[in-house]
Amino acid sequence: MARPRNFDEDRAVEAAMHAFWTAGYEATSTQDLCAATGLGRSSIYNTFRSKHDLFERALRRYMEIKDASTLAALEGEGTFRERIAGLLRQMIEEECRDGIGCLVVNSGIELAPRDPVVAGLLRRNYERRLETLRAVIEEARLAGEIDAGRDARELAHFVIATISGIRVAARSGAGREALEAVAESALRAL
Amino acid sequence: MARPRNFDEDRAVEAAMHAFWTAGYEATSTQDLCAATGLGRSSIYNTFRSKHDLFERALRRYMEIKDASTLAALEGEGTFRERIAGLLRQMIEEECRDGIGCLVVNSGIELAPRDPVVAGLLRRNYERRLETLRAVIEEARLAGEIDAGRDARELAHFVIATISGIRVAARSGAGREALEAVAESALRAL
DNA sequence: CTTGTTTTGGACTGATCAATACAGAACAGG
DNA sequence: CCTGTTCTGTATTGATCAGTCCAAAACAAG
Repeated sequence: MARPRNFDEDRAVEAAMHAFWTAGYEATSTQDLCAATGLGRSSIYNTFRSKHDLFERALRRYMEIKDASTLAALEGEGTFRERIAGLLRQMIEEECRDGIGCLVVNSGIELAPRDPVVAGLLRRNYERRLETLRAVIEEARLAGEIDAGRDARELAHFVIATISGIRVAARSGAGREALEAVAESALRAL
Repeated sequence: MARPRNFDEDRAVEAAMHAFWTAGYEATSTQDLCAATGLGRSSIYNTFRSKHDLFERALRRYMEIKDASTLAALEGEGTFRERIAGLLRQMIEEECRDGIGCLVVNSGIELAPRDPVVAGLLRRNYERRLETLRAVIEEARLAGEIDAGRDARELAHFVIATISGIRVAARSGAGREALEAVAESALRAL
C-alpha cells in the first residue's frame, strides 16, 4: 500500500562500491554516488542513511565477492603450491588488467587509521582470511607439501602480506614482470 | 630591500609532511596546513603555489628522509641477511610505535591512480629504491651470501613488496607478532 | 476512484573547501 | 627618515560538500 522502489538496492550498492573503489572515500562525492547509481539524492539518503553507511555496505559487499573468489582459488584443483600460485596470478592479472587495485587495501590505508568502524570491519575480515588460509596451509603441511616445521598461521600472514605488497607495488609503477618476480620469490619461501 | 620571511621554509614543509602523512591528502585541509605549520594562508600560498604543490614538496622531503634511513640500514654492519632483517625490524618498529604508516605507500594508494605528477614521483622513487637494493643484493650474491642462481633485481622487487605488505597488514589490524612472522618468512626466501 | 504510505526529484541548508584580494606591517637600501 | 618591495593577517570569493525538506508522483489496498 505504498509506492514501490524504482531500483535494485543491491545493484545500487555495487555501483557505489565501484565508485569508492576507483576514487577512494573522500574523493567520491554524494553527487558522484548519484551519477554512479543512477539514483537521486533522496533515494540514496532514504535507503542508506549516509555516505558513510553506504560505504560500509559497499565495503562489506566487496569483501563478500573478493573472499568468495579467493576461496574458489584456494579450493580448486592441483597441489597447494599451484593453488597459491594461481591465487597470486589472479591478483596480478586483476591489477594489470584494470589497474583499479583492491578496496580492502585502499580502505585500510585511507580510512582505517581514523575510522574505528571501518577499522573493525577490516580487522575482522583480515582474521577471516587468515583463518581460511591457515586451514589450507595446515592441510598442505600435514600432507607433506610444505615443511612440517613451519607454522601455518605465520605462513598465512606471509601470504596475505605478499598479496598486499604486490598490490602496492602495482600502484607504485611496478610492471607485470616485477609483480611476477615477487610472486615467484614468495612461492619459494613456502 | 624587502620584508624578510618570518619562518623557515624547510620546517614548514616538514610540518606539512606530517599533516599529509597522518591524515592523507584529501582529508588535510588548507586550514589544517595553517595550523600544522603555524603560518597564515597568505604565507603558504605565497611560498608554495597551491596545496598540491606543497604536497609535492612534502612528498619529496619524505622520500629524502626515508631513503636516507633505508640506505643507512643497508650500509650498516653485519651480513646481508642481518642488514635486511634490521631494515624490516626498523619498519615494524616504526609501524607499531606511532602507527602512522608510510607516506609513500599512502600516496600510492590514495593519489597515484588519479594524479600523474604524484604517480611519476612515486615511480621514480620506486626505481631508485629498487636500484639501491639490487646493488646491495648483487654484492651479497657475489659474496656467496645468497644463492648465486637468483636474480638480484627480482629479489629487490620482493623485498620492497614485503615491506609494503607489512605496512598494509599493520593498517589492517595485524599485531606485532604477525608482522614479525611475515619478516621472518620473507628472510627465509632470500 | 479514494485513501494511505512511500518514493522521488529538485530546490535548498549551512558548513567547509581551495584560493584570492587587499591593506597594512616589516624591513633593506638610500 | 623616506621609498620600494616583500611579507602577513583577515575578509572574502565562488564552488562544492554532506545532508534536509517538501511537494508531487506512484502505487496498493479498500
